[in-house]
Amino acid sequence: MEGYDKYAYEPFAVTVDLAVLTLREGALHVLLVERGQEPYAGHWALPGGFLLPDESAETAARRELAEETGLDDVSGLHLEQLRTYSEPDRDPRMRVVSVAFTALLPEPPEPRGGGDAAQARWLPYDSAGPLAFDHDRILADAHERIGARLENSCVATAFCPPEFTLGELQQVYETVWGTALDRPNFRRKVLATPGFVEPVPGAARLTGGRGKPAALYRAGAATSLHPPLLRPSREGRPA
Amino acid sequence: MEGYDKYAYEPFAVTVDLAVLTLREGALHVLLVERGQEPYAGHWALPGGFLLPDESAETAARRELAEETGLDDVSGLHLEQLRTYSEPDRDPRMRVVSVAFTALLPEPPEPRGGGDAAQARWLPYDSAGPLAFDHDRILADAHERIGARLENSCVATAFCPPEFTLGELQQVYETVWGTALDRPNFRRKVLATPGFVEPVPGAARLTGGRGKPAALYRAGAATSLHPPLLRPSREGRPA
DNA sequence: GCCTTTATGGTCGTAGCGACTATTAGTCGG
DNA sequence: CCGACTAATAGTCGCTACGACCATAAAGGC
Repeated sequence: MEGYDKYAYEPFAVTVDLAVLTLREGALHVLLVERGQEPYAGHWALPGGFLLPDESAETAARRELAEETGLDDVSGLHLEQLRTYSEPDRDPRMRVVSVAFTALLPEPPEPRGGGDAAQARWLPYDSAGPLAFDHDRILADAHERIGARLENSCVATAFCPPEFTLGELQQVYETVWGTALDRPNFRRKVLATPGFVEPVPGAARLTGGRGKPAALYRAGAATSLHPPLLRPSREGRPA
Repeated sequence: MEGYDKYAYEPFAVTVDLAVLTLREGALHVLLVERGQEPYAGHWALPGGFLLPDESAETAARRELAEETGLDDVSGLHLEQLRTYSEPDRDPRMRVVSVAFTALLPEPPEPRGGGDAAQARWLPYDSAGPLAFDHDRILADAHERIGARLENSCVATAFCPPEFTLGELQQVYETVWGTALDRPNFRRKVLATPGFVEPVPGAARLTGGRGKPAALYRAGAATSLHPPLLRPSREGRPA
């Protein structure tokens, strides 16, 4: 913040990039847009756009999220700043500094190709890529961040509809982490955490039901998960 | 990254801000510079500066760190991106987007007032502030981040000299967290974590010694701490 | 010598979790 | 209606890790 007078400084273009994740049919999906122009014409990229003059990055990210998903109300959606990418050569045309965000959606709507994107689609996380620019790395960072967040926070409910079963909640963990969890143990842990979920009295999910109907829960007031729900140890996870 | 043609975009000034933390005499200290000009003339602020045209934010942060601390070799120092602050009114003069970093230093040198800062000093964390701009918030976020990092990673050694005692390492935790820890339990936990620290054979710290001399350790190769070393529970920590 | 200080070595009880078994309540296919 | 299958729920057992202690060792101060 110092040095206005002694240092020359160059203005930069500032954008936001969004890693919008959701679960579709038990698989992690990411919202991507197809680029219509060079560079990377025809490639898929993360949605995003420039900051407007009076916007913060968070505001811009929420605006872009609304534009790309076509949702009326994005105010309740989980949006979290990931990190900022500023390598000088990350955009071949010009110097662009991009603030990346992760967003979590339940029950994803079909994206309207609104905004400026030629086309917007949900693609399975595993078959997404290679993406334009450094978006492969941003997406990987987002995945890692969400995986870590599931351990310490209650954001898993952000992937679920307003009322959900513990089986659905467990599927969130299993899908993001890519590991299977023991159902009774998961249940015990979640119910033992005050404020993680609260039961919906007298409601049970019967739809599509093979097997015993599951009780319904709503997201609780808690945001942090203490003690954490650690994923099965892979030796030496990144710090 | 889309919309070069359809949207007008405004260039922004991009800076880095550094929350440089260290331990001096058992208290957490932060490196601050005194502003010589308006706005906030005479106030303390976090060191920082503008990105040069061909620099990434990480490169700029390391350069600023070297300038402000006067250290020859900042290559081994722990530097981590915190988050980006982009509120439109955070700088009254102009639109500035700032990428904040945290840096951890062992055995802090006396800062030379080098670079552009009128004066640079170590100030105790608790008596730092109010700072210029939104630096109070950045500093608080940095503190919270470091506190969380101590739980899951081995960065605590970044506060220590190359060779240190377990007592010194414990002091890092106690100072950053503001809580007392049981010494035998801390010792058991650290030594039970492979790669956290490794003993220096046949060396003991005698200097300044009241009491039994302590064995010396070096930082190990591990970066993550599994299972985590949780701080004494305060109910409802932020996610 | 004795007391203080700090490091180090240990015990004991318990909360939490992984692995596993059992029961319940539904659908499906005859 | 009956049995096979499926998924949810309930409970058990054992181990690990940790919190709260107590004990001993090795230094300095007096």
